[in-house]
Amino acid sequence: MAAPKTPPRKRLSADERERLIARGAVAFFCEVGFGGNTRELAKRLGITQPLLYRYFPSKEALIDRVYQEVYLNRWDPRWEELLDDRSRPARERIVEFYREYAKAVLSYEWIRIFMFSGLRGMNLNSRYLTLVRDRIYTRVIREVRREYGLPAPDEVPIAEIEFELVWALHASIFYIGIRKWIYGLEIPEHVDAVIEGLATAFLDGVPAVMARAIRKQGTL
Amino acid sequence: MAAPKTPPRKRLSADERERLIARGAVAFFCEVGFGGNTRELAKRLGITQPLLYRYFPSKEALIDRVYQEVYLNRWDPRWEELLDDRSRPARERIVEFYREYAKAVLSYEWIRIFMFSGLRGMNLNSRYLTLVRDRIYTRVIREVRREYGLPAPDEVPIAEIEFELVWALHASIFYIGIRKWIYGLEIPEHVDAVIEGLATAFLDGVPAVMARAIRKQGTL
DNA sequence: CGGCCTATCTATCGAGCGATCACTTCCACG
DNA sequence: CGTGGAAGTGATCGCTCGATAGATAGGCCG
Repeated sequence: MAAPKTPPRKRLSADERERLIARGAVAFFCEVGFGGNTRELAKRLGITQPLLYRYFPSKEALIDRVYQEVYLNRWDPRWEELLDDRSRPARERIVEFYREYAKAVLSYEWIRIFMFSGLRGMNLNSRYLTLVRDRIYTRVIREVRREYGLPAPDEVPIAEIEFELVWALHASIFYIGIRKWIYGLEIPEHVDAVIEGLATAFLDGVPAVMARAIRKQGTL
Repeated sequence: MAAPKTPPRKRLSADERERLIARGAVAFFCEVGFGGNTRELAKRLGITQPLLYRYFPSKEALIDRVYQEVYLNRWDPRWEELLDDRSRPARERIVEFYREYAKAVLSYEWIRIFMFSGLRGMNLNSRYLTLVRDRIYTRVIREVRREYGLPAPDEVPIAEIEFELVWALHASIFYIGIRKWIYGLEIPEHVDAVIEGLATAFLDGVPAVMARAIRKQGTL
């Protein structure tokens, strides 16, 4: 049959081409890791390898751009508002937050880039997770305490174990993504239902442990 | 001062040298990933790079050996016995099991090799985790059900959400290792206490969700 | 002490990869 | 219509890395 037709050389505007390369680089490095080579990336983009260097001065710069693409705009400021909205029951807010959070975080790109950047020794991960801890965990703990009639964090500071309990819920959700996108395992079809179950079990199981920690801290 | 004295060339028996290389390779590839190069590995071992090839036919063979070293003997058959021992309260057994499991699993080598092998697309991870699921999760679920007066798995099969709840506990523990050895975050000093808190919250929070799932399954 | 086996080393090959440069092709604009 | 500048390419450099081959030297045995 006919030879596989070579797509005619296409001229794009600089902006357009740069965006295409950036998007392609995200997909490519997510899949193969940052050890992936630029020739292969160029092939997938249907361009030649030197063209990459017209838009990015080095492979490292391209990788930085990948981080930007993936990390930026991942954070949704409404999460904090959602958790703060005391017109709704705490349980409902927390379950909904984790459903939303899972939606943002359980993606091939995010999970893999996050792991790759961690293994590479980037501090992006710790910076991001510090944000999560300060903005989310503290709120979850505050609202759970309030819901169960425990003292507010400004009366009794948050104990280490309380953070650990919230870390655990976070981990449970993130690990669903690891199972799927890193280990290649099957995961349940209805992730939302699972998240609801996890959050429910969390809210049922955590208060007793929290109360104990607070009592201990109070008597110190 | 004196030049750093080059240690005299040392002749070891083949067995001894092979073990040294294998051990060094584990430490090296754990740290830098499997993209690490053989010259650097040789330097750390205090030998020349070609010597590696006298003991391993290729880098790939060396990597296979690393997997063997790390995966073999990681599984402790007493875990199953421990979970089965009904002379002790279920709660106690489960807490102790997870303490033991954490001890085996929360190591720099294990955590990192596990992630690296997952990202490389090995199926070692899924094979290992299938083992965990079949040998551990089923037992934990069985004992929790028994403790809370729920039907045994041979009466009502284990629901997906029940596995998910145990996955969550597993994830909570494993993620402590990820935080420490991959993200480089600080973790609590007394991991045992945290594990106990997690297991307690699990045992307090899970039964209600499990009971609901079983009821639903029964009425289907 | 001398000879031999083999553990170890020095030197090097060849492929792959990041990066560069000069050349070609397209298209907007006068 | 044709030209200048920017988009895109082919060729290639220099380095790194896995792997090989031949030279060297440590130490056990007679």
